[in-house]
Amino acid sequence: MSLVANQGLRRLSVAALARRVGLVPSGIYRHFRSKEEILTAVLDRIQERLLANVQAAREEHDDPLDCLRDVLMRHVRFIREGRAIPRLIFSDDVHAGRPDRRQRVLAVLRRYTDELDALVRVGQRQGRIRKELDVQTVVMAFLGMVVPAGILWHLTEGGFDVTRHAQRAWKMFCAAVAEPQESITP
Amino acid sequence: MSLVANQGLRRLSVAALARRVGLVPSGIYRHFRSKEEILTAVLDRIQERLLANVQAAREEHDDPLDCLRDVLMRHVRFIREGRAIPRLIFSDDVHAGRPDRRQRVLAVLRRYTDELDALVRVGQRQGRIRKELDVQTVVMAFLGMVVPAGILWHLTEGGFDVTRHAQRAWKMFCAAVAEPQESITP
DNA sequence: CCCGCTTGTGAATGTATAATCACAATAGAG
DNA sequence: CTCTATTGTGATTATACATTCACAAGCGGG
Repeated sequence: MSLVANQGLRRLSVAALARRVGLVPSGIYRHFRSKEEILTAVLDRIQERLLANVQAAREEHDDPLDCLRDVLMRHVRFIREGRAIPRLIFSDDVHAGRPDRRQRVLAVLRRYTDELDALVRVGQRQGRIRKELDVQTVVMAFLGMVVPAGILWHLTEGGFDVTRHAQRAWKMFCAAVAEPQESITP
Repeated sequence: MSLVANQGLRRLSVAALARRVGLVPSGIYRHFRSKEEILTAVLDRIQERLLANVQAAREEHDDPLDCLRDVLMRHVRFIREGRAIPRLIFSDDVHAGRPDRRQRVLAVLRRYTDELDALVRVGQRQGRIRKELDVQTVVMAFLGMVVPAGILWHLTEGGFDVTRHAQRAWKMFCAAVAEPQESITP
């Protein structure tokens, strides 16, 4: 039952969540033991989604760069549906006291970057991505295309065109990391 | 008196702030009318600091690229002292309801990017930065070097080496945006 | 030396919200 | 059709926090 209307990703507060699923606040506790549990469930869903993005992109593209680009675009789409991943990632609940929460967030992030990491490595092995680049840095640069854009998108309440930005940023990204190809098909 | 110990940037809550400045919670209200006012004051200080960074970098470097690099490094230093800009930027208080708060955050961000924007333009005019690149995208890429890194730094409680990352990211950034120089000094 | 202003204190109030509980509705198995 | 387990409800409690207020301490100027 963790799938109750994650549509849009709830803002904090049990009452708000309850309203969104057409329930009275106390009803929530029939499905989750505590707010903590809700939070972890949401984090799980975020992780699922991110990994599913990578998976899907992998299935559709052989070329690692194409694949990365697809992941980027999927991530952008994800940002645009779910209102508030950042809200969740930073907000009170997450960092309020206990480190286990932060730990969990970090774990999700790491899980995602590990996938990206793998993609980049493949790209390097296939000569599509410059071998002299530090993999971690490339992955961070990838996040750099999406995170600030997401924040801006959400600060402007959708006014910032994340999609267009992603397209432009991708070109710059390629300029920085793609290995110049000498021959079209050797 | 807005300067009372912004050292490290307070976590949310009047009580916490009071404790940090050696006061009893109610004492805070001798200096600020409300929590709102505290928030705005902090935002003001963040903005000041960011602009001061740009200013200082500008005074020390003629070359726009060197200047940008300096801004990057200063921003990194800023991240490392102040514990929680992100915490502030996203957290509850900011987005809780009223849009004026979000508006204010956005304004601070814009003010900063405007400065960066200007730097990039100068760089383009002087032939140091590729003219065909969209200025906005370059600025966002700049933020991309610092924002996710800051987040990671703060998720790992300082475990992530932001400085080293910034140095590596800068190289990639240059590879993407710097105009290849034909002659050392024409 | 005393008066008034600024700065600090402790107790008290109000509100938002997480969490609990006793009870009602409902549904599916027997 | 009835019984029991699941799911929903309203009232209630507990807690954390912002904010207020009446009062005390210190300090400068007349």
